[in-house]
Amino acid sequence: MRIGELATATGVETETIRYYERLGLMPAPSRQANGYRTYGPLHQERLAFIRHCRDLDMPLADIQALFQLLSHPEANGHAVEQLIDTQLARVQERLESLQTLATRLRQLRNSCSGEHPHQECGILQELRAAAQGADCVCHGTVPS
Amino acid sequence: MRIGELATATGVETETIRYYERLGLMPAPSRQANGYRTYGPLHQERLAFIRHCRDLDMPLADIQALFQLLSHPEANGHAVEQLIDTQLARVQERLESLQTLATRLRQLRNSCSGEHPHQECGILQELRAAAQGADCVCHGTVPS
DNA sequence: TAAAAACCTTGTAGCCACTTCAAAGTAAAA
DNA sequence: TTTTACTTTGAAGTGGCTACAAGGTTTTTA
Repeated sequence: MRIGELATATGVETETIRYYERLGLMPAPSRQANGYRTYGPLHQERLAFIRHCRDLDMPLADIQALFQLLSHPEANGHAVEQLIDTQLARVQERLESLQTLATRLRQLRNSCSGEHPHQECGILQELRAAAQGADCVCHGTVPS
Repeated sequence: MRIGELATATGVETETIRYYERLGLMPAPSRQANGYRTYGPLHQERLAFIRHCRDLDMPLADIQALFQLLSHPEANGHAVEQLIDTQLARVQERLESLQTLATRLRQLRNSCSGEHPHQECGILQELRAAAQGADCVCHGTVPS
């Protein structure tokens, strides 16, 4: 299996595969006489594992850590749980801030409708007002 | 007003302010005899405006575009509305994928509880199974 | 069979929005 | 006076890729 085949098999671009190899996330594969990389099913599994973690938005460093844990089977699973918990916390934090953001943007959007010279554009008025420290439809008073 | 004062006044780090200046987002300020940057209230307002946009997760390029629009008051506001709409679409897309992600992570977390050597760790079993192409608690069958 | 397309190799630079560092000069506080 | 805090510039680092350049190899097509 050459790198391009692995790429189409997993949906990961060849550059990304080589990038993972450079980082040490993927083991260096054996080479053909012409220097081409050769991969087997184990490589494919490993790459799928990495991608699965990335789908969960796990940083590559955390995936590295996961591989470390995998290579020390005697340790108990708390470290793995913690990794997931940290990840979940990150996602939830981001989720909340994005929800606030979406609300703000919708309010902002509503303050500007129809055609008009943009001196009168509600959006710009809001942004200007907010820049001067005033409360605005999309931010409001920040509770200290 | 020196750069540090502007920084504390706006909550933007000095490096970031200089970075914005390099990008042309902030106009080059006047200088004291010793070369120190000097800012006035207009700079502060502009910086607050930029930060307000960044709070809305707007890319710096879009903020640049917004300034362009501001400097052509004869144009109508549709461009501004479109900018906001694009931004809102981005945020909502990200929001949906993060919500799916949070669910997946919670399910994954639940599949691993209590102390155990991590060969038996549900999380790792899931990830390994998923890497082999199986459905898993956190992803399930992908509908084509 | 020859030419063209598609693949592979390496290394390097670019993306975004910063952040950090280095090395030096200036100003304010103890 | 010494120390601390501030300022200057420029360069490099962050993460997770992505793109490109300049070559070599293999496969397909005419």
